[in-house]
Amino acid sequence: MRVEILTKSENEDVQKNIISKIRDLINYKNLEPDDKLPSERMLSEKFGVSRNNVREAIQKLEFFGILNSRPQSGTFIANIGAIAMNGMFDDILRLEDPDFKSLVETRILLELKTVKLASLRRTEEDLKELRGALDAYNEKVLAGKDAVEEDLLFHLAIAKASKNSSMNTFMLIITPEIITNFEKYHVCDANQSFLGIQEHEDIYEAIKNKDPRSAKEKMKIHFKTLYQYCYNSTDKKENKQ
Amino acid sequence: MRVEILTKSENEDVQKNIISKIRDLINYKNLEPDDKLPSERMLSEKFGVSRNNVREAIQKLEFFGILNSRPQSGTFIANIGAIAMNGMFDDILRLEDPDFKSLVETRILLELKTVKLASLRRTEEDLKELRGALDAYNEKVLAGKDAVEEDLLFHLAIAKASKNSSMNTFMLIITPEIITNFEKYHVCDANQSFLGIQEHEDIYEAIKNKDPRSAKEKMKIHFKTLYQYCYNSTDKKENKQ
DNA sequence: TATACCAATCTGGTTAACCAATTTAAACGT
DNA sequence: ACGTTTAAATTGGTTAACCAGATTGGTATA
Repeated sequence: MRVEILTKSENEDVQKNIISKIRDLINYKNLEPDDKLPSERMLSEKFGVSRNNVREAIQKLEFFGILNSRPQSGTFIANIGAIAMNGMFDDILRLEDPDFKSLVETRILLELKTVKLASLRRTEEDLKELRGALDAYNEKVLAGKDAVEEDLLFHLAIAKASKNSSMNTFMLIITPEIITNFEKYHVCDANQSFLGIQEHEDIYEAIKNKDPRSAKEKMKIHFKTLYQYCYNSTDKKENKQ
Repeated sequence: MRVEILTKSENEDVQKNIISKIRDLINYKNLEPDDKLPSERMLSEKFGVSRNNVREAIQKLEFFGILNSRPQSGTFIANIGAIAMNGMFDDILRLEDPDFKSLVETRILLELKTVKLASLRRTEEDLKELRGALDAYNEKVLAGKDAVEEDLLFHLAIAKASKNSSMNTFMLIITPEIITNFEKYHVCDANQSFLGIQEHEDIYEAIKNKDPRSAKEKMKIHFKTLYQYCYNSTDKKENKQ
């Protein structure tokens, strides 16, 4: 069979194509929740693509909760109605990779919440880990070295202490992407590192004291630079809260 | 070769095992950012697992931004330092499926933000879509039918109008999971549907009028039931904001 | 007629063979 | 001895064959 090497974006197009075809098939055949989808082989033949492509598309839809496949049995439509399903399909197909501003905006939102939750739910064990991350950060900064990574780990430790695995996951998803852009827009700039030590200590103290109000406030101060970058020109109103 | 059918959780264990082995390998060999990982074949042989397993593990690490593979070339360590990388590895390995409370908590957080952003950034086109979703919801409710799906689509339309693709994605991820548990904990219960119409209209009006403060307030009212479920016993303090 | 059983078929999952682009190093010419 | 060319080996990606559990339809038995 003729084989072509596809670029990443071409491959994504193929996958989106398959996803929309699956949606059309479901609608055309009036398949309802818990109904079985045609087998992967049938679909690959019907759509004229490889079975692997079909599998990847199904896995993506499974990730978003629209389908779920059972071994040796089949792929089934999740227990959400046709209308919601079509809406989800449209959204998934339209979804684009997030821009940096979206990531930062989301990170700030998440962190202002996780720090509050952490201050309410942290265990003694969490406190120890936070202290450890903080010490590592301070040591690096005082030695004059770059401490971007240690900074990151402190923030992730907060997310962990929030006891909300959903937010924790989302933090993990957006964090690396932010790091790679970090040279451009620092949260804890090398120039600000000494300032960062105190800010981090303030956050730690608030979590230790189980003071959510202070925790959020200190985090807000810590994010000041980023915050301003994010809400500089267009959306001025939302600065006050 | 001997073949065993693994359950989903067993398969996850295998994958986590591989991921931790990859981490150990990177540390043992002192691989640095942009260094090349051993080939998939080597890894599968070294770890005593199939190449597919290795591929899936790599794909997961790619999803979290730790690795990235280039066709016909190799898999490379992303441009984050060793310390951050190890922290990420630990977090990924420790990550567990979110409980329902986490999901709801996250949804509320996201929606209180997206509705504010939507009120600031919505276009006329967004407004039309919101109106359409709202009409569909109202029609269903007035006909005495269940309108859970239409409700959902209205909320997703708000996320779309927020122009933050990152939050939009996260909403899509957590929404289906919430729906499947919907029978237990309704946001827009059938009993409350008539009330829901007015609440939705209020939210729509706030978005239309570009009033973020009101938008968030109306959404908060709309989430009242869920809100109370989420912050009932343990974390009382954070109700006031 | 209803039920228990069995074999043929179908299913997603898994493995192994294959592909072409890339990288590497050896061979060649200057 | 150095720069260029070329061929062999390596790579992630892709395809096809295979596996065992699940399903299904028919048959035989109570």
